[in-house]
Order: sequence, then C-alpha cells, then structure tokens
Amino acid sequence: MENYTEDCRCEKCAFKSLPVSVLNEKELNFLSKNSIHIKFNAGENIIRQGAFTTNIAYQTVGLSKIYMRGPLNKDEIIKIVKSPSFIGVPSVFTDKVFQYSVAALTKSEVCFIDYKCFEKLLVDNGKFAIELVKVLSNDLINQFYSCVNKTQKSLNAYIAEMLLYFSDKIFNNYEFLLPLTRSEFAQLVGSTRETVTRILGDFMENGLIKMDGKSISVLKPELLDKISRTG
Amino acid sequence: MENYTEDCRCEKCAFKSLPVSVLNEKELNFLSKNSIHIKFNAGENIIRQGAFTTNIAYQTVGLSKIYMRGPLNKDEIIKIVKSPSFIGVPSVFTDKVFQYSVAALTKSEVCFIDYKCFEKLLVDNGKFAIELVKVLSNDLINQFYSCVNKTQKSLNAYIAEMLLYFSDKIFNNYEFLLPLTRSEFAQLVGSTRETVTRILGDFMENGLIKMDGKSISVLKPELLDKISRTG
DNA sequence: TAAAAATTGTGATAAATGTCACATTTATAT
DNA sequence: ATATAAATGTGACATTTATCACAATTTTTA
Repeated sequence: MENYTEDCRCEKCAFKSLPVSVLNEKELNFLSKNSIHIKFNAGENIIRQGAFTTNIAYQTVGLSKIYMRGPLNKDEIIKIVKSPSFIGVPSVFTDKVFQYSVAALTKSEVCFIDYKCFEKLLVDNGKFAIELVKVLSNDLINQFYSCVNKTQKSLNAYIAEMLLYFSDKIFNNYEFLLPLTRSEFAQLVGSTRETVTRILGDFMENGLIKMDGKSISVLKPELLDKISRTG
Repeated sequence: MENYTEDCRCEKCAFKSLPVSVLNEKELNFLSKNSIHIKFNAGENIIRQGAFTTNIAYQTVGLSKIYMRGPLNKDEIIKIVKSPSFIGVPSVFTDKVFQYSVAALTKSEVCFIDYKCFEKLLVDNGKFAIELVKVLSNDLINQFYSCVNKTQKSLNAYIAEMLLYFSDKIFNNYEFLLPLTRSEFAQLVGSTRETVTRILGDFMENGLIKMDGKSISVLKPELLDKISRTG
C-alpha cells in the first residue's frame, strides 16, 4: 500500500463515476483537494470491518472482494467488484464503523474521499445526489437478485452462474484466471472448499470447462447457462 | 384497494419518513399535491414485479412483504417491511419496471409519489437527498447482513432468528400472530413448507415456543437466541 | 534451494434438507 | 351451512452438501 506520487487529479481522471461526471470544474477541484489516491497489491486490505468510517472509497483500478464476517466467524464474500466502482458508500452513510471488509484481488488503486467533502457535494449538487441514489438503488436491486439466486439455486447451478459471471461480466473472455482460491470461491457461493472442488471437477469431466489450477476456460457457455438456469 | 377519502396531507402526516421530515412547508405542499394515498387489504398486491415504475411508494400503515420471483418461478420473500417505510425506491431509480413485488400482509396504507416530484425534491433539497441516501445505505447494509446470515446459518438457526425478528422488531411482543402462511415462512427462510413445519414443531416440543396455528409465543427467548447464534 | 506454510484433491461418512404422497384441518365462497 | 379450496401435518425416502481425515501439490519464506 503506497501513496500515489504521479500527477493525479479528479478533473482529468479517466475513471470518473457517473455521479462525479456531473460535477463542474470547481466541484472537481474541491473533490480533488479532499481525496487521496492509494495503491494496493493483491491480497491487501482496503477496508477493514469495524474500522471507523471517515472516507468514501472509490476504486479506480483493479478487482476487489467485498466480504463480511458472518455468524460464527466465517467470512462470506458478498460480491466481486470490478473497478471503477464505489466500494465504501453504504457503511459511511449508516454507521460510525464499516460493516464489511474490502480486499484487493489484483493490483488496485483506490480514492479515499473525505466524508464531509462528499456530503457537501451531495447537498450542493442535486444531480450528483440523484446519480448517487441511482448507484445505491442499483446495488440494492442486484443484491436482492443475487441473494434470491444463491438461496434458490443448487450449488451446481450457482457455481455455473458464477463462472459465467466471471467470463461475461468481469473478464469479457471465456478464458480467465480465477482471482480466488478454492476457499474464497466457496465463500462466494456459500459452500465449502471440498464441494467447490468436486463440482468444478464435475464440470471439467463433462467438458463444460477446461481447468488448470486457477486458469479456467469456459468451453460450453450455453450448457453452463442451462445448468445455471435449471440445475 | 381504495382511495383515501378522508383529509390526508403530507404537511400533517403522522408517519413522515426521515427524508420527508426535512422538507419545508412549501415542499410538503408540493409533495402532497403529487401523491395519492391508497388503502390495501391483507393479501392485496401493492407493487407488481414487471409493472412500470412511475411512482415512489411509501407505506404509512401496516405490514408488507417484498418478494421476488426467482429462477424457476419460485417466489422468495426478501424482507418483511414494517411501516412507516419506503417500499418502492430502488426499482424506480434503476429501471423502467419494478424488479420485485410488494404485497400487504395486514391492512395497509401506501402513498404513491410521482417520480418527477420526488426527483425535483431530491435536486432542490440536498438534505432530503442525504436522508434518502442514508435510507438506501441502511437497506443495503441490512441486505448484506441478512444474506450472509441466511447463507451461513442452519435452518434451525435462521428460523430462530426470524422468530426473534418478529417478536423483537416487528411486534415488540413475545406473543404475536405470524402474518405468514407456512409456505410464505418457507419462502422467507429459503426452505420448504414441510421443513418449516418440522422445525417449528421441534421448537414447540422443546418448550422454546408455544404455537397454535399462526399464534406464536416465544417462551425462551435466550435459548432461541443461542440457537440463532450457534446453529 | 530447502523447509515451512498454504492450497488443493479425494474418499468415506454423516447430517441436513428436499421430495413425494396422503391425511387432516382450516378458511372461503356460494 | 355446505361445498370447495387452501393450508397444514406427517411419514418414508432420496438427494445434496458438509465434515473429517489425510495425501498431494503449489506457493512462500528463510
């Protein structure tokens, strides 16, 4: 974890969020002055559950996981975040401390924006506020959707869905390097390492995917999709 | 479902939401002019998944369930809403159609607020916007939390948690009338009618609760809580 | 590079939960 | 009030998934 030494200003940021894209030059300048840009290596903690919430976090580069310590001290991955994306809004507006953790899965860069600054932008610029409301609404709907899916689908089906999620939504490629260990993958789908191993092995035996450690190729996306929907 | 004929104006509404409580007299008047207040009987549909979203819905009276049609056409109850509470914000800011349904569990009253009006209040009044952001943030965190719980806990534990949720959060009473059928309760905990029947029967046999159809008394809340936490 | 640690695979087994079929009770509508 | 429909309870059984124990492999560290 290191500070960003190169020239980095919100005004010319290539990874503006939708809310930030409605800000004018002056507001962007204000935002820039109240933000710090920090780099993280894979595996490093970006946000720690229980830490005080004084900053909004916005990830500009890299992949991260949002996870929560569940009942009886087991971590559960709530979602895989592909930047650019806000990763620390809900907790900041809810509590004095973060309700979840975020860790980098790949080399990542994150802007930490002072809460007071963010709040001022919200109050002063209604369009900014609306865009943020849209971001949160969208997150909430997705959360509904993923929770229903996780609950109703068999593990086979949900793991198939997740593989397609990685290939379609995260990497836009049928070949990718799974950025999770088998244990983490289990935390994502709500199961155990062993069961995940077995189901992936099953998929491979049946020629749905090719697999070598963390390198995965989806060979039959239509079939995987069918399993995801019916299985 | 019927229109509200009695005198009903936002200015003197006894069920103001936090966001609405920051509005001034003029804004409240504007809100009032752009809202309709409607009554529902238990069982009636308030919001239908797939319907066009032109209104924000705010429930002032009664209990409702938010649910979603999952993969393979099985409904899943996402949460039980105790009024006063917004029940239709996220979909409105996300999509052209509602992504979930809401149905009244008891006699209910709901204000439908024109989307354009709501948007104008958001743009014009930053404090209103902040309060709405807080509402959504809070919903999102709760959703994280409940999804992790549902995934990690055994059914025993999650059903115990839900019983305590009804007694502690919804009714503030150890005796209450469960506002759900056994099938609906199953949809809430992500299981089946039969299994719910059996686990509730178990709780009764072990003297944790008393039960007669839908009437339930929590007899040993500490023990239920222990089951809820350890499984 | 060797040693230690972390990750992964695999079989045997147990536990939890779903499924199906049917009886019984309760609620609803005519 | 009776007929009909909806909701509930229950047993037998099948299936899914977790758990445990241990070996094999890969990664990290000294």
